[in-house]
Amino acid sequence: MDALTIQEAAQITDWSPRMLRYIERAGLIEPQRSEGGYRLYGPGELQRLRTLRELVTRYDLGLGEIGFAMRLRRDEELAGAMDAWFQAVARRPDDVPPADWLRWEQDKHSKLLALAAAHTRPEPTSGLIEEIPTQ
Amino acid sequence: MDALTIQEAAQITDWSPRMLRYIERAGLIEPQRSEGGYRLYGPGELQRLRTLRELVTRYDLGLGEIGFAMRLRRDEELAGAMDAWFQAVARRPDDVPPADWLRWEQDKHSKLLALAAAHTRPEPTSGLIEEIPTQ
DNA sequence: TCAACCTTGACACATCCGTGGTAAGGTTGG
DNA sequence: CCAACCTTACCACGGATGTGTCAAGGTTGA
Repeated sequence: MDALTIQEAAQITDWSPRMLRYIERAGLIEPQRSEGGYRLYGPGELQRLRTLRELVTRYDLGLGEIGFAMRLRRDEELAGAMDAWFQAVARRPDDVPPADWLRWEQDKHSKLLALAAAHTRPEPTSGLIEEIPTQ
Repeated sequence: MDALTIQEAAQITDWSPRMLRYIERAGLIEPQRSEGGYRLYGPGELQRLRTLRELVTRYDLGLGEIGFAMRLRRDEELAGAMDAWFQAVARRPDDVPPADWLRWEQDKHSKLLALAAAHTRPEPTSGLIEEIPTQ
């Protein structure tokens, strides 16, 4: 065996065995298993565990947020949706005349919907974009 | 006034006034204010509120996660750190001979530390990378 | 002026998240 | 074979999230 058991891995990475299992359930680091089902941590896992601690403490992140970042990498559709959202949220260009704001926003929204719909069901931009009562 | 009050905005975006205030506190959508302090939602905000609902429901995200994505955009250092983490976590290339795994991982880790340290304090890759007891 | 609406702040509550235990039972290796 | 370690499955618990409601007081606009 060229790998450590959970307790040994925990000691040298400064996590608790409990947390190592939790981290695994969170999908962040999934070690190999022995025949009998024991978790086996190799050098790679150990390094990732240390790096994980760095991330969590230095940037005050939760495991959920790191998992979300991983999801953003793997799920292009999600990444595209976040892209659209971010552009819509980013500074509304002051050089766009007020009368055009709505169209601008709607374009962004349409892009998002199209992107998302393309990968789920062919829901063709339904009644989500109605008139906005300016009262 | 070419903008809606919180109650009107809530109705047409299908959020509750309570949640609109919550979303604002979360830093996701911050509407203008009237002289007297009333929140004023313009077309842009309304569109973003609808898009936000799309994101949250379609991808089952929390406001925190969306806020984290925004943070990832603005904070290059954080983005770099996540980059490094992700590469380290990504499938360990099987063509890298076992004996080199550790070095490979350490390189990634060093990059992360360098990147991060460069922007915080000049902590020169301290004793974080020690020998790994292979017991 | 005054009804209708807004603001902040606080209490409430169900549900996660991050952690630590403990129990019952299987695995390892000297 | 057997002590030492591991596994899964629970209970617990403080803190954060998401959401509602209520109170006390200010703003708006016809």
